[in-house]
Amino acid sequence: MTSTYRDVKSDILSKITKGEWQPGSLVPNEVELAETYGCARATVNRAMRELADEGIIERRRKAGTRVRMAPLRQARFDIPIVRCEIEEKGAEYRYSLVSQIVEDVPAWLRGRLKLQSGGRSLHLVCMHYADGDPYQHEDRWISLDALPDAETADFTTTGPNEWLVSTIPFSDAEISFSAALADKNIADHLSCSLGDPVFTVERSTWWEGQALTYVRLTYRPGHRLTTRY
Amino acid sequence: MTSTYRDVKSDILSKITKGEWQPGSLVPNEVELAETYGCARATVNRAMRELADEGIIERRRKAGTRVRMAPLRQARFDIPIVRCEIEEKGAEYRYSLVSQIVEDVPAWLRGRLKLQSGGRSLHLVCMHYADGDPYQHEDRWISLDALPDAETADFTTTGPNEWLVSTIPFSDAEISFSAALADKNIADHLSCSLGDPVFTVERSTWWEGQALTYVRLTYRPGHRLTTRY
DNA sequence: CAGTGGTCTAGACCACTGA
DNA sequence: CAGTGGTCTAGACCACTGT
Repeated sequence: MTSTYRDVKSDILSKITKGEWQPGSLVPNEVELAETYGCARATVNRAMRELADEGIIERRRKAGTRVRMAPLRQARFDIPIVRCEIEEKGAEYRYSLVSQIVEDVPAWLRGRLKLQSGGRSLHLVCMHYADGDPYQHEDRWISLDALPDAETADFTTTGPNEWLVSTIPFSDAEISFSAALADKNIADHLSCSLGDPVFTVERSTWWEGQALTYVRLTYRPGHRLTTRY
Repeated sequence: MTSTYRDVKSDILSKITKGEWQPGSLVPNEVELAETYGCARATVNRAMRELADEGIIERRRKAGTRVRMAPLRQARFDIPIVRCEIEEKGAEYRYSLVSQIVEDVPAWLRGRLKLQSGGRSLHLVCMHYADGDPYQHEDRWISLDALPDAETADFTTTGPNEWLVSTIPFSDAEISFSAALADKNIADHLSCSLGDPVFTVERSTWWEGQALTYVRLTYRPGHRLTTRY
């Protein structure tokens, strides 16, 4: 008789997936559902709130709750640290620093980071290997205005990602996925052919409105990013 | 004095981002926090639960709550319906059916859909245009064993995606992103060059354990999938 | 075993917003 | 204005798990 919020949630979900409650239709209000399931309104509320968060239903005060017309599909991806990503596959991780120079923030990057004026930046190129095979190429800029300590940090044995995570654990980021062609430089590093299609991830990071870092990660050909929802 | 769960959540979050509570450190328990903020334990609980869902903190009974060592970064992407995606950019959407044939499920697809035996399937190829320009190429298989109605449905004016969404609004799916090269066929349809890098999305869909459909979406060169977190 | 989070309750008041 | 969801409370019991 007494239902948990999980019971309520899964029962409602099944009513929807089985077509009993059609998209667009009005769902009973919380008080009615609480009576139906023999539980408190707060319990129903939690079930419904989670369904709303997941994009299954739409709720509006006074108007009530409806099953979404076009079910909003959303997928969640974990953004792993390369080392963990490789080690979880049971492979041995190896890191190498390719180059490290200080240079002014190039114009294209100012746009990406929404910077008005340029500034000094640390430009790093690194490689990440799985069982000795090239896995990911990392092309990173770190703003020295925002993170002056980066200039004296040691990136020869540990990647900038891990340094950044420990220095600035939480921040805002914009991430974007796209496909690109391997140029000569990338092909050499990833041991692939010129013109191979490569999956690239770009990430710009800010903290309290200040641009911290931009990175372009290029995976070896054939890489896939997969999730379920 | 009285705090809402949002107040509590953002205050705790700022304590973490500002470094006051270091990664790995133990956070006061719910009763203490409730006294600190002058609110009920349930209010603190909701704030903390949301932070845990977002991967900021880790909670375990008896052991207490800790700031995550390696902040779990996760990104959410909305999986749009092509038509909406294009219309939201302010462009005019146009759809066209390229081909439609019934054929046995090929072997490679059986693997993708975790099917033991083959079966009949409807194989559709479609194009989606934005302001008259090729935007996305859709290569879709629909299981006729699971969805016999698909055989008689009309896909000349409306894409299979919209038909599927209205027929089977909720389902389980696996989605994966990768980079590929445009072959002759794709290049012709997308008006791009042979060998251009293209962003591809593959999605397999099941309902109650039964394979429904597989689709491979190929975007015109230069497409990016972006989100913030 | 004891401490911590997980959940439920019954009731209350409030904030929106459709009619 | 009135109906609906949004949130808070004080208290309770339970479930897990480290010691």
